[in-house]
Amino acid sequence: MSEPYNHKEVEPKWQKVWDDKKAFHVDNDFTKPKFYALVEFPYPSGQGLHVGHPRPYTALDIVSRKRRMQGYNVLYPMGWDAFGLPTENYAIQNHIHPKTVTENNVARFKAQLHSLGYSFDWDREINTTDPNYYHWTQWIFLKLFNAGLAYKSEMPINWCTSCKVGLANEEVVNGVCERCGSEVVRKVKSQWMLKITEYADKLIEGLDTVDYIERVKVQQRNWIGKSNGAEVDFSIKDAEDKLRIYTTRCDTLFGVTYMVVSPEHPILDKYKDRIKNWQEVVDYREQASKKSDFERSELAKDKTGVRLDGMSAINPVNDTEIPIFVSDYVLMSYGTGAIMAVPAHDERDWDFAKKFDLPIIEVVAGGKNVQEEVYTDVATGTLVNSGFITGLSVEDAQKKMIEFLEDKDIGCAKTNYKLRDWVFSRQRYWGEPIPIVHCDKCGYVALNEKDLPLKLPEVESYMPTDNGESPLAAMTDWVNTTCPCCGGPAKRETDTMPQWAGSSWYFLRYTDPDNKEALASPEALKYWLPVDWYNGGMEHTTLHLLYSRFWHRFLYDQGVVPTPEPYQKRTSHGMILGENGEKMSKSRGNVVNPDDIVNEFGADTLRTYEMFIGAFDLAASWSENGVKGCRRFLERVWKLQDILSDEEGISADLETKFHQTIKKVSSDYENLKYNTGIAALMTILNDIAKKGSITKEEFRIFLILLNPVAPHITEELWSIAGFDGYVFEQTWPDYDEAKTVEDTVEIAVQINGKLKTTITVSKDIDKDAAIAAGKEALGDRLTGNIVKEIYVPGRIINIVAK
RNA sequence: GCGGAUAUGGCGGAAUUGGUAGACGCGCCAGAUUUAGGUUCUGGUGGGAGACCGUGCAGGUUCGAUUCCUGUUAUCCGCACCA
Repeated sequence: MSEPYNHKEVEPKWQKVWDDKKAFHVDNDFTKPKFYALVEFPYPSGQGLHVGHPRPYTALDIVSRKRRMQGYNVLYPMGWDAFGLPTENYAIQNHIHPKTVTENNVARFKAQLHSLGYSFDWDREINTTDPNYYHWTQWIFLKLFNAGLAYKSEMPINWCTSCKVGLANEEVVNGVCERCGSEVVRKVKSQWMLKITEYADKLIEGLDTVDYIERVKVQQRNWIGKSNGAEVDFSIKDAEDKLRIYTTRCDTLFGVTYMVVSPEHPILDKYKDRIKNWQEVVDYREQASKKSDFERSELAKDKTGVRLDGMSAINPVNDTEIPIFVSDYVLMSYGTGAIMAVPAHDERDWDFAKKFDLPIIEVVAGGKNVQEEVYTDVATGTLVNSGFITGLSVEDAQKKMIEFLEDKDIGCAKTNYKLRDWVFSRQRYWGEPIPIVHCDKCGYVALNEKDLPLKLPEVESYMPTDNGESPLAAMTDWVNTTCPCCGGPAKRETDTMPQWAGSSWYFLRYTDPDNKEALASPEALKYWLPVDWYNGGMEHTTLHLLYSRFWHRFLYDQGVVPTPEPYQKRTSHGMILGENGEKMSKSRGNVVNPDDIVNEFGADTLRTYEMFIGAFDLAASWSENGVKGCRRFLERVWKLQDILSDEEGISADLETKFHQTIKKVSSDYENLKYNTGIAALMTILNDIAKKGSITKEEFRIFLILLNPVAPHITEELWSIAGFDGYVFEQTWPDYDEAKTVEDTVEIAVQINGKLKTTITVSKDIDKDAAIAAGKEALGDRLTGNIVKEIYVPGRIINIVAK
């Protein structure tokens, strides 16, 4: 009889063997077929690894281990996205340097990942806070700057009152800071910006060339928010200026009954002498600016606004005079900050018109009475009351209207995006310094490449400041420098980069992590790119994933990388929830610590459980009983050593089963169906146990198939069985399609589509014989006239009788 | 409000060119082993006495629907006055 299965001995033993033998070290051997598997590198927080981390890591570890056994040169790397606020905040509170905090956290994370037996190539470990790494983050920034894609702009930013830092639009959720939940206010500051908007079209088009799960593509497209429409100039009565608007419905121009400008629109101040109710406008503006973005959208239903007394506009298509309003339902940040209002065919305009008792003119027929209900369907409507476009479809009317506008020089076709430029400055210490100096003579000047990396200086205090300056601003020795251009006195930029900077290109560095001359050699990039399979959280779809695609596409345009898209395939894992079905959190008291599971049940059990828990892309609740079930499965595997026979080959009665299992497991591991792959292994284990013995070949195949999921126990059993070498260096088994089919099949016999009985027949039986056998099995249950007989080979016989 | 997804036993979940619903695991029941509990092993386990009924709900197409179509409800995620 075997010794009891003791994971505490087995697991460290094999982890050491893999380390000593450098089992998962990967060379840039350009002669072999490559496979680049990537998981999002973690932020090494003070809490240590969460049970959510192993889900994606194990999934791609399975694929990587399998692909290695299939002869691929597999790159499966790991590193640390280590700049960021929590580390800095912890450092401030505990008076420890953020660098030390990072080192401690990384050490803990690394030990935890190591204890899970992942096949990462630790020789390629990277850390975004290492100057040898951020050297190239800064280098990419210089490239962006030199290409005119990084610029400084005075603009209102999202200022987190608690973190004391500016946030990108993507980091503000419901008007509060995504990270700490504190209120976000607007603050005008000079910020570094990246022109991601210039890449909006390329980022949309690129989606057609990659294999991402659909919801990721949809979310990215929506976030970029491309819309095609037109800009139209409306004259202001008795004035030189035109009021330019953006619309996607230029076909409805004849239905315009008023206009609206945003409270921040410059036309207001310019014409304040003409606006008789100026004080009312000022009050409204005051009120609107006090509302946070959150309140503004909360109150979306209830429209407010002020009519500009003394100003009006002229509709260019029919010369009608129309009033102008100011209202906060129009945003300065989209389009031109002014709109033409067509209450009959726009919901917001309709609400507003009802509230202010404005005329509603139907110009697209097809709806109900527009006085009572807005009509917005563009697919079926026909233009009415619309002069030269009356009778046309919406689509044709738009085309004709744009021709008309361009011809008369009062408007033109125009594409707009919801995507905004990326606010790239952070007023923090723990980030990459921006390699720019400001010189009074030369303006903003890039550092020379040879002066990179620009290292973070040691500072006394990294406390954020209330005035919005970075802590670096207090370091006068560091700030005062000379201009690389004219040699005169200059000041360094004191803002640092956001956390997204280092993670926007890290997958490039893994291909050649120690390169001193470039971010990676062209040969390494050519060989390894694109990443074949990238898995990460849905929460990064509009942040990290979009940003890194932007940087990559830019580097492609610069000739630095060989592919336009960085990731060929993108998948996403579901969250692991607490036992009660809620998100794990300290306050809910439902947190599971992976260390405890590894300690009590073992890494192989944790890995198996997290893969067996359910569909990979859906959220799943933790279940202690489920963990125990997986442990029980591995113990049953452990006992296979007791029934191992001396026979070679696969026994006749299990041959079909083995071919089926190899087929199923091989495809399930590649298709995110780890749960059913493991279920197939459980099934064949049950068959073997029932039979009471296992041949050597059967044992080998079983261990290889299970190895990617449970690498430690399978190596141990391989060794106990006295097989040559190690599991990780074996060849993945093949199956014979012909042998996956049983000689006999059980087929269902139905009357009128309802199951009555089943019969077992040869797989090669012909239709007539099958139906005859079916009728016989039915016996006198078959009554009435037979109308139709249906036979689906190997599946079903259906007798239709009346 | 818009966009996306999900809905199957007591529980997690299987099953799609439409073809035996409930694989696999958990839990539960019975038996064996054990002084006993636990472990382990064996058998059973959607409901119903049964004809039959069962995949959120109501219809439809079909010989046959968890799967396709129409409508509807609930939950989750993302976006949210984007003109």
